[in-house]
Amino acid sequence: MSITDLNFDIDRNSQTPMWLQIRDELYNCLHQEILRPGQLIPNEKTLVELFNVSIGTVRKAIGALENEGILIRKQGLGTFVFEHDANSFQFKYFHFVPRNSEETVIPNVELVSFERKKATKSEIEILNLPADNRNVFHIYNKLGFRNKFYIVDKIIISVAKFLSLTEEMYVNRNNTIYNLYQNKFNIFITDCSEKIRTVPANGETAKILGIDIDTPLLRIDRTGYTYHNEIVEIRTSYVHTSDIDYVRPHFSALGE
Amino acid sequence: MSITDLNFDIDRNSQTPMWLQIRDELYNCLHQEILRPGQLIPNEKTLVELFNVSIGTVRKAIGALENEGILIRKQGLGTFVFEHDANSFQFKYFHFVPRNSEETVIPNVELVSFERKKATKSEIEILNLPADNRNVFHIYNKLGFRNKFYIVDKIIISVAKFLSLTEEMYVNRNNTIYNLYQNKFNIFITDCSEKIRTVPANGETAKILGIDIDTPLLRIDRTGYTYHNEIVEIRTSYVHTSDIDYVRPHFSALGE
DNA sequence: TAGTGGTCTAGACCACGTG
DNA sequence: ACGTGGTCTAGACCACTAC
Repeated sequence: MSITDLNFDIDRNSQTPMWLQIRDELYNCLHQEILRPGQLIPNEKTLVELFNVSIGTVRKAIGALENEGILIRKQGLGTFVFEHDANSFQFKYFHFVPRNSEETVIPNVELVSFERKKATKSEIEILNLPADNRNVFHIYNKLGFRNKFYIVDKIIISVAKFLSLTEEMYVNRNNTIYNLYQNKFNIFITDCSEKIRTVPANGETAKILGIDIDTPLLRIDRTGYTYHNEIVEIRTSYVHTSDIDYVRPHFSALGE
Repeated sequence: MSITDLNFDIDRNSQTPMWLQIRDELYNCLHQEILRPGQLIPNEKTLVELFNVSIGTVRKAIGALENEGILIRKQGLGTFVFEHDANSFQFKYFHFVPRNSEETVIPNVELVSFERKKATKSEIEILNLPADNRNVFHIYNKLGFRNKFYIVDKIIISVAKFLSLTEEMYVNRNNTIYNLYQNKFNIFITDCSEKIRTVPANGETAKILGIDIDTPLLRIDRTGYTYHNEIVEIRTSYVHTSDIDYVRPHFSALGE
């Protein structure tokens, strides 16, 4: 199935601007994996014919998706579907730097445990688990720099959505976790939100990080969303901020 | 001095796109307060004549500044220079919500102390204080909801830049602090960055918040920037996250 | 050299807010 | 009714990338 085989019917008299209708059509093509991660999408001239509008309108639609971080335009090459990789992880989703430094550092990640569990009530609700499969994966990782670990990460995802996931597959991925979601399970994390507070380290976390029980940690609750704001990942990070800071880079624009 | 009295010379053969040149010219007019907070800027047709380009080019320049949060377009009304107020404070710069809630709450702010001090070496460096005035204001506030205080805020600003600032003026402002900066001192906070870690409460903070010494707190170091990335404010918040969370709303696009 | 997206034009018409 | 920004057109030409 190629996008160029489809027939699109843009309503020229709708309340919704044509560029937004086109943006939504493209968004749905991405959602339905008619356009896949890393893929080159049709050039602007082709889209003009496909949607039967002028090039400025197509460009405005693509520009909107580019601003959302879903498409990437490369002059001289074409427009591509965004693909999660180590680079994007570092700049978009990994927010720690060594204290008194501005550079983000690439962390080492090590699996602690990989389990399949019965979901709690809260997990069922947040992940909107289907009645016929109320199991979740719990994946614990530790992350750090230079042979020292500072972060324990607990990832919760639905078994229904990641049915064929195994510990081996998880360990042997040679890319980021979000890239695994995207390439093996057609699940694309489009954006996240986070909440932060302090908590004392519990016994398990303390042991993993080599610190005392009750050492104050940052607790970061991250919610990962895919298309149409569907929640697909709950992640809780426990962070020992002895030598590192959580960073929120320059912000200003309203919705960020 | 009105912007319409100026002569702009957009270079049609420059490497820099014309829309970006116009964006920069407008940015400088804002920086030099030729265009002031809350002010209506000339309409698009006037700007077309002023810069001698077509309307699409003007619109692209304005769109860039709108994305930066500096201009606000209102259909049917015109385009305005952004002005800090309680609303923008809440949505752009205040990042706390009661636990298990999605709504941001308007906090009450209360002055704890207002002092004029000799700057430390670090303050001189970060705020780039001039040799002839190496003093700073230290302003402590406490913030909370519903008669309980959770946050102690320490603001450090240069006396050189806020020369006429007094405690009375500070207390009697009937708007946000950033609005005061903007309206009385022509200093417009364009954006911020933040770093977060955990720290134990010191005696003073513990007393203000009514908690035990060494209670784990979030420490948030915020740097406030004005035009051309000039640092004008150093703010440190100590947050007792017993009932509230620090929130980072949806993010995805690269620079956010 | 061919193909891509990026810039720019010179309009027309629409939607919104105010008087 | 008027003035504002928002949408849309149908081009031309430029800058970048790959072969």
